[in-house]
Amino acid sequence: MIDILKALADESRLRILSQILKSEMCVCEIEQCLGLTQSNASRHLNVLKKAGILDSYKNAQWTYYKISEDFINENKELYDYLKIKISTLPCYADDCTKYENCKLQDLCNK
Amino acid sequence: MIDILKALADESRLRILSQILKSEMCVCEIEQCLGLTQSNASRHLNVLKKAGILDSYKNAQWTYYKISEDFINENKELYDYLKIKISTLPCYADDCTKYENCKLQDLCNK
DNA sequence: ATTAAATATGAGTGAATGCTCATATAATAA
DNA sequence: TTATTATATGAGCATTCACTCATATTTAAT
Repeated sequence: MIDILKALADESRLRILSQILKSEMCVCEIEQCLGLTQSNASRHLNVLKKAGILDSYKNAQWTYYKISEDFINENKELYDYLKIKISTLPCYADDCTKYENCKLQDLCNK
Repeated sequence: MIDILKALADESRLRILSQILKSEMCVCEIEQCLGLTQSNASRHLNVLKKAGILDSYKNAQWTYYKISEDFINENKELYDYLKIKISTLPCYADDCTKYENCKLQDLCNK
């Protein structure tokens, strides 16, 4: 519980979650979308993964991160809270716009 | 949202909440119950109050802290999550025992 | 094989944070 | 008034943490 809350108590990580809640994303999409450096994005994603909030899998050279199903099942109320409140983040609208551009550019040629 | 999560992302503050969820408490009860120093208890309570999670009122020389009704109403899912999960804290059982002793001693001669 | 792209990670830095000791403030009691 | 109790807060210290730069690792493409 404490690990989960510590992982969530950071603006960059909440911004990451706000976009990943919509669909899985790879590191380069997170970088582009949120304007984070590569290493910074990677580290934040790792914190969320270690806390059990995200899962990841590799496909070719890309690592895709997505919400952990176990996290959702074991923390339903918290997950609901995040879904409801995460759009109140100050930069949510901007991040969503950049997310759309990202998806249009098809960065990871999926 | 971020302020709330930052305030919750600390073991001492979660322990404080775990007891205050049962009933309002004054600072000296929190000290005794959780084995915190006076200044440390006071500071943690202030963090929770500033985040809007706790309310306080003074009565004589005592300051009583309790869960904010506004917090409950505006963060229902998170509040539910806390109520459900907070008993999983490692020291929850011990803290509850000390809480009972505290209430028996009637520290603040209410 | 060589090069390039995506990701992870070691090392270093500065800022934030939790803690303690000492002191200030506020209310009560003698 | 003076002393006592409860609480809040300034200052200082040690630790944690977010960030960056550089580099390692992995996979794919030429």
